[in-house]
Amino acid sequence: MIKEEFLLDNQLCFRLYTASRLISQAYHPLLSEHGLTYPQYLVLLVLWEKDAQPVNDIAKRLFLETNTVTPLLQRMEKEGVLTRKKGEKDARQMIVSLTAKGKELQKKLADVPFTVGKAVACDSVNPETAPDLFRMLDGIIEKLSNPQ
Amino acid sequence: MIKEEFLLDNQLCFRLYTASRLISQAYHPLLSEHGLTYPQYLVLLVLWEKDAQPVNDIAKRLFLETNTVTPLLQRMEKEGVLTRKKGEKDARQMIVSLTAKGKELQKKLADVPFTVGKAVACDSVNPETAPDLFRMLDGIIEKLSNPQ
DNA sequence: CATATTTGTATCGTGAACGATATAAAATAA
DNA sequence: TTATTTTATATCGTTCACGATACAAATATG
Repeated sequence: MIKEEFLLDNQLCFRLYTASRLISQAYHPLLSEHGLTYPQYLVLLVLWEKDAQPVNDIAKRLFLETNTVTPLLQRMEKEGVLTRKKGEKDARQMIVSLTAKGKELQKKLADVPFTVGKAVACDSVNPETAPDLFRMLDGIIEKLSNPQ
Repeated sequence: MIKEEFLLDNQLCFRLYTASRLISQAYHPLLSEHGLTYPQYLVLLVLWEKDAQPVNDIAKRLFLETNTVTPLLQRMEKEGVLTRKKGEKDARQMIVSLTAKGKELQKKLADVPFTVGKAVACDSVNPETAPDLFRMLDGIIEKLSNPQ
């Protein structure tokens, strides 16, 4: 008999992995309409909060490595959503800034959070239980992203 | 001022996406030691529960498309973990079966669930709260994977 | 001041994800 | 039976993730 802890239905990670993929899929039609992917949308969220950041800060905010973020930013630069310029104080840094097009996207995507929120809401996940879910996911992220 | 629903810290999806990636990273050293990736490990979980399944059943169980699973299975076949044979009843199907090596991996990976479980456990995620987390993630997965 | 180390970013290679499309076998219809 | 449709899988192209590595600019050390 298979051990209980090997049952797919007992795997936390599989649930996270699947839920994450399915929500990304829910974003897909809303974002691709504007030429964006989900990770690119995350970059926009970061830059809308604070424009003109070095690659490293964006990567850290998203818990990603720069070797993931750099090609992503290069594609977004080619699309005219942002610009990359060498830092003046520190020439090693690449400062990433929104273009007018990148700023306008915020208005065009205004209803995305609401639309996805509706698609996800269910009996077990609603405004009342969401804070618990957030707290648990934050606990996992903090535990795994910090050196123990 | 940026709208509240655009704040990265208010995004459920970003949390799921990050938590999923970080847990996969926690699996990485344990699995790569045996030449496996995390999605390949998921395939093994499926086959350990029930050997000799068609590609489609494996894909459905993992909520993936066959165009994702097929190359993954081909790599695993090349590694000698499983075999793929045309179905006898239905020649369209490819029946995927574990090799001796694939079956042995179950013993070699026996401590993986425990090790990862320890790495993830924290104040907000523990044996007491885990069922709630499971229920909420299952709710999201069911809502998004079913036609509404 | 010269050298060594660290830091910030980029390049390369591999393995997913996934939309679009192709192909062959099976099932159904005409 | 022939034609049409459906089903199961595979191929192709693009975009992530991410380990390994490279390289230049900045900083620290001698």
